[in-house]
Amino acid sequence: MSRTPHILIVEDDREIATLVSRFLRNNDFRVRAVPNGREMDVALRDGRFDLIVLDLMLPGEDGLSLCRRLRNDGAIPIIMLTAKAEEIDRILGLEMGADDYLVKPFNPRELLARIRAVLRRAGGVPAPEVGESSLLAFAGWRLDKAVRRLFNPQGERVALTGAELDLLLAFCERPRRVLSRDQLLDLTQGRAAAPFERSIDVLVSRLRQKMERNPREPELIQTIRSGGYMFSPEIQVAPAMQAAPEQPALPASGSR
Amino acid sequence: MSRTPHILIVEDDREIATLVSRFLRNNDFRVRAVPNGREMDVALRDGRFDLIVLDLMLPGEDGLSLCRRLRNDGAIPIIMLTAKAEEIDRILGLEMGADDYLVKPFNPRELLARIRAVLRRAGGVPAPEVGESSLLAFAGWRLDKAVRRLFNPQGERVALTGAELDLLLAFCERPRRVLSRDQLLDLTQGRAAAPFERSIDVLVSRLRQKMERNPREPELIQTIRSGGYMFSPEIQVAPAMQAAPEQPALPASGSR
DNA sequence: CCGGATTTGTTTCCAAATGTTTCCATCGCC
DNA sequence: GGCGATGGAAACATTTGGAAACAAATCCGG
Repeated sequence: MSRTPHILIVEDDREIATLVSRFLRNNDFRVRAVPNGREMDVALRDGRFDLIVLDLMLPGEDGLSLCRRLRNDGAIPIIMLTAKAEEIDRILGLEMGADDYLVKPFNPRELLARIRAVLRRAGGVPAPEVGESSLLAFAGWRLDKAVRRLFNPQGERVALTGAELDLLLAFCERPRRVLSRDQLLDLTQGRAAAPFERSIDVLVSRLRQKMERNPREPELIQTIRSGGYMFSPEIQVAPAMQAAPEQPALPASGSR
Repeated sequence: MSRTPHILIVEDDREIATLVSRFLRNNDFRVRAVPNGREMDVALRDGRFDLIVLDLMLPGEDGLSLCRRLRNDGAIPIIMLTAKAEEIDRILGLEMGADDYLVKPFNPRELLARIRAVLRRAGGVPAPEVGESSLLAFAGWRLDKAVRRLFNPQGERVALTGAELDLLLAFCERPRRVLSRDQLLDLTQGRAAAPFERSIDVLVSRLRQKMERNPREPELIQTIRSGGYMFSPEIQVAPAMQAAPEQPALPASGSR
């Protein structure tokens, strides 16, 4: 995928943070740097990241704790930075689950190399995470992430194109929040919006055509004027998909 | 993996070799050190090792070549040692498949830490650590890696050509992830894709013809537009192959 | 080592999917 | 009501992947 990997750096030392950020940017990564765990949470809510570089020593919640938390809810790769070589043992002993680590002071090239290695190992894009339970439900609809299929409240299959489904997934991962076109584009395609880009609008429109009872009066995807869009229903994570009684996909109601 | 891990060191510098060996032994590993690739092959024939520490620069066959060979016949974890930092890029660029690497001169503690990390990663993860059991199962299908045979949910043999089977195996080892054509080509043939290469597409198509209920609406192999493909089903590693009632291979349903 | 069968890769064509542009209705504000 | 900004919709252009046909490579039995 053409998408540039997005790195999140959690590091309170301003100097290191800027240095590393700049270096990584020069090497074709998109970078966001935050100084502590709380900011990290905010950043994670807003965007999708491919890898986190995490300082061990942080003000507030410390790196180890953050690492453990991250591990719990997702498989996002982590590289730890530690100040002293002796701490390595501690880290490993605790099995906190980072994918790699680096001892300060380190050579940026080394970090770059390890980031590339971890990303490669992770198998490329952590794309629309197909977590454990691949089945989501909202407002009567069901969405199977593994097979990328959508079923309406009547249980009929509704055919979505790939981009439509990606967008719906992005919405599902951040429901009931206003998402700017820019965020949505980042979430679905990992790129920033060009000045007059309208593709998200078009996609929302097509989704509405297929999903809304009355596309003029959307119930699922709300337009937030000059803000973006918001996905209103509440999302449930369903346990597992029983072999669905094979039903022919609706021909996506006379679109085009 | 309750037994003490067994490490094989391939390193021609006698001094380093003994130093490292002693250090690792002091830290609860069993260690065997050999000076070159030939000896390595002998050692591998004799014993079972959990991890190989491989020097890049070796007399005779060099580390990269050895690494590639090792990767071909097994999943044994490898840590590379390189003399210069600049070589890292080369290593990574070549995608030779080491699990980690270390730049000389290194601190033995560092090596120890990385060995532990790699072992943990390799052993702990419920990953498709398909080492022993050669029988995989997914969505009702069964795939015997040892004899390279595939059986459909009805228990009938489905004949796959070699390339098709390789591709299926690659998918099975990385299920539910978006794999680019390039990655797939690398995984199946160890080569990079040429600019307009379409061979993976064709292969996917042929696999679908043989495996999907309705190739137009794939349930197993999803197309991720401008991203690659994703293998949807969950993989189980089956215990052992009961002597399957030998059945003639289906003639792969009138294809071609 | 030969000739045919099979497998694998390449090319081409085509339909579907996606993005872009443009026009227009609507909204909010004055 | 008028006006600029904003988003919806339709038309259009471009990109992408599936399928078929073809060509090259490999296998296999003699």
